[in-house]
Amino acid sequence: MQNSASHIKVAVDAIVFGYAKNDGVSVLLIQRKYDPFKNSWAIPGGFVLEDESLEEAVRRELLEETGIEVNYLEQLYTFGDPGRDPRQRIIAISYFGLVKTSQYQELKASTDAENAKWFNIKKLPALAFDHKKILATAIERLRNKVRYQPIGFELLDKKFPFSDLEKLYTALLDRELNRRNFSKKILSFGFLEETGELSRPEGKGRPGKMFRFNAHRYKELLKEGFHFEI
Amino acid sequence: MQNSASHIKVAVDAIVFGYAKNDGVSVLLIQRKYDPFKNSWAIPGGFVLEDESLEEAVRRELLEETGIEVNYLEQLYTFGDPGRDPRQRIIAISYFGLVKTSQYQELKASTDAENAKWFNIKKLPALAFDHKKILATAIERLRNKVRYQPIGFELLDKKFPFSDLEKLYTALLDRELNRRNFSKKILSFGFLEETGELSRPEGKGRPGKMFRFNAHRYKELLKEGFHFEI
DNA sequence: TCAAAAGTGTTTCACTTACACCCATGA
DNA sequence: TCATGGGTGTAAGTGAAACACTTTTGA
Repeated sequence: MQNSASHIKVAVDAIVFGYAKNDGVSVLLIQRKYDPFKNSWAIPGGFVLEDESLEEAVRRELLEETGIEVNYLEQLYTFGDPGRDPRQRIIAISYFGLVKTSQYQELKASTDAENAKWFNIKKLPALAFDHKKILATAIERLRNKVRYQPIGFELLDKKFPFSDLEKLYTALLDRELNRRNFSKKILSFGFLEETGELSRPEGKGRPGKMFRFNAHRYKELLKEGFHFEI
Repeated sequence: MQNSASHIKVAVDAIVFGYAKNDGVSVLLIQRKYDPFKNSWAIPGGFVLEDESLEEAVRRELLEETGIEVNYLEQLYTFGDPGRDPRQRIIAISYFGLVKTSQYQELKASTDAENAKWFNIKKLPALAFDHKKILATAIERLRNKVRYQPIGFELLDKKFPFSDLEKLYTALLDRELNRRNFSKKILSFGFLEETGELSRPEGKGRPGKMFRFNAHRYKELLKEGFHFEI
């Protein structure tokens, strides 16, 4: 390890997913104000400051650029090929975040976020830099991870009717699920609890029981060697 | 994204695993020649040059410091907390590599590698910086990944007796496997082919058939929706 | 001929899948 | 009372796990 000077710069990016029953799975993008790629849509992010951790940098940039505070955040991948930014060498450490439905709704109201917008992951605009590739990596991670870790709950409100969970998984996995088998499986795990409330039906139909994810119980199950898989 | 000057530096690290029937699973470490942590053992790595990709940087550093060329390489995780290096802020993009048994044997002969050594992952020395944490992350990744991707073959020679594979998995998963069920399962996948040769028995015992991993066949199976899992 | 390792089939059990009818509510 | 979505049990099929004896070789 020699101590050479370097002009490589370090940035973080955040691919944040949200979910709404009617909009499906969406990702949070911002519209660039300056060149290069002026007016293009891009993944929110920015340079890391000297004395903050990578995760702090992500949360700070997200708040500044979109007004959003994520509920779940994990590192995704580091993109660092020369030439990914036409101006200079930039290493982008990308993170993967999830927000709850209620936060998702609030974006429209936020003043910081005039140039931030949710895009359904099936209807994406052209993206700046190599952000298309980064986003594809994030979507792949989301689709894989949701199958063996209960991160789906991070996209729903604290209390939700079972049908929301089913719709979310149908959207994420992009295939129909058998309602009976799906609920049998999820409920057999034992980390969902009924709140005792019923959902107010929107329009017609029988109201469903409301559920809550018990993270504490889930951790206990993990210790006992339990393995979650859809 | 503002264009602020930064003194954060960018390095890559490589956690390289090797396997030998009698030594078990080992990791490649180097002994530091200078302070800080002079004489401590550390994960090989170094700074990224302006015009090379991250992966090129990893391969270059590995070759310079240990003389090893890896057979399999994937990005692991990026460590970037302030304070992980006492001198300055360094972002370390760590990679995860595997070498074949034959390469593993050659380390002793390499002249570049006077201060490089294999350590059994159950008998690790104290490590410099936050390398203990990095190595723990790598071992966890290895243990998880070997269960759902056929990376085990990257640690064996091109041709190997079935018992080598079984011993490798026993070492990696750290539990006894049922020989009949294990071979039934692996062979049923259809990506192993017999070479027609027999292993020369070392000492006593019946010689075993030699096998080869057919990567092409494996890719075909993936396209057909096949899912590998131990 | 003995010790050591390789090779092989069948039964049992658990889990996954498929499938259809009744219930509660708003309009 | 009808349309809509919620809630539930059982049988069949499939894949995993358990299990012991025979074969080939070197000493």
